[in-house]
Amino acid sequence: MKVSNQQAAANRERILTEATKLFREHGFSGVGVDALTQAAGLTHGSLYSHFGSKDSLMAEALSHGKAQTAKVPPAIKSIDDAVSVYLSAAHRDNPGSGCYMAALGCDMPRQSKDVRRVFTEIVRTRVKQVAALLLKRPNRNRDDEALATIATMVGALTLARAVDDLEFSERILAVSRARILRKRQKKR
Amino acid sequence: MKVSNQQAAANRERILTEATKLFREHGFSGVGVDALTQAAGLTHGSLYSHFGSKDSLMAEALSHGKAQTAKVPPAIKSIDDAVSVYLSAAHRDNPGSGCYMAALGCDMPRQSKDVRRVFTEIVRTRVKQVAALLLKRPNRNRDDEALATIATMVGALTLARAVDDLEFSERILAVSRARILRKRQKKR
DNA sequence: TGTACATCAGTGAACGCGCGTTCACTGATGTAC
DNA sequence: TGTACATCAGTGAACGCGCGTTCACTGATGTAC
Repeated sequence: MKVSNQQAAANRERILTEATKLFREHGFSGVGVDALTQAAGLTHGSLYSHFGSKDSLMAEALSHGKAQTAKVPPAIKSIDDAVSVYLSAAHRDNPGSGCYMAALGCDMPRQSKDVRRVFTEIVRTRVKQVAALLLKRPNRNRDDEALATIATMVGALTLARAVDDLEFSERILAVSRARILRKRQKKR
Repeated sequence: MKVSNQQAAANRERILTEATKLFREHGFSGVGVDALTQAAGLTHGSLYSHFGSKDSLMAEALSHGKAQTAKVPPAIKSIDDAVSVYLSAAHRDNPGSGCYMAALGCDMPRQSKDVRRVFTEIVRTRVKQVAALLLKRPNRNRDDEALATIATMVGALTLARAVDDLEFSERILAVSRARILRKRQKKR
């Protein structure tokens, strides 16, 4: 049966929100269309009314996630804050609400053109956000500095999630936090 | 029909070798048992004679890969060599013969106990290998230094492979190389 | 060394299952008059 | 404002397909005598 335009828009929004969470938790191939629509309280067929295919949903979900995180939270006032939040046990243990690069980066080489395009936009957005926090650096070096910092954070979080030893995982986070923060202190 | 013990051992070896390549290229879920055995010139049934299940093969393949790369190639004499080889276009474009951490790291949280255990061993092995190259540092800091360096390399390679823009990809590799090498030069 | 027989790596048909997708249909919504 | 009708979001059965796995069978190999 038909639902109101408002209801339909809300349903679409709900699918996207649940999809961003489920994809980050289980990977693109780890979530089927049934799970995606059931999480939004619908049946699988409705996915095709809204998105046409699972691949289109993947691209739109990434785009949705990018838009939602376009603004750095006001609580993050410095690069130190960003690193502490990113390389934390809480972030490691909650991929569903965390970084797209760490959660889905390894799968990108095998994704469609559209999905990779949006993912690349996410990386660029993150670089700009981190660069904006590097206030003490000369302007022309900020982006490079931000990019290398992001590489360290993404690699550290990926490995911290991958290993099966909690102590080792904590050490990966700690030494990476230290590397980024110590490096900056030397420059002051 | 039965084959000679020697032939069977060679077949098993071939499955393992092809598996390490295919898994790194397409991910664990991207390669089926048919593809795995066909790459070794056999049919899918033989996988179960040798390994019992696809999951066991995944763990054994990682273990096989770890053993093959237990020794650092003699051409790599310094951390500079290691970084240049790791963060190169050649490595980025040939995941099948490259780093397991960058190729499969994101999928690890969803793998079996056995697979994650072997993966963690691979990470530890790599840390020791990189630490051994950090000759100028005090002994007790080498492992931490190596671990943070590995995080940067894994993150940079993952992102360099993920983005759909070659120029951006090259820049990710370049700034990460620079970060690791410049950092070391300051310490001399 | 030769013979008889047990072993077992490898084959290929078949299994249930979940995947992404299609499609005829439903019926409340939105709209034209 | 009230009526008639077109729209279309959502449903659920069904599709082909590839997945990992099972299993009866084959027949050269390895071994016991």
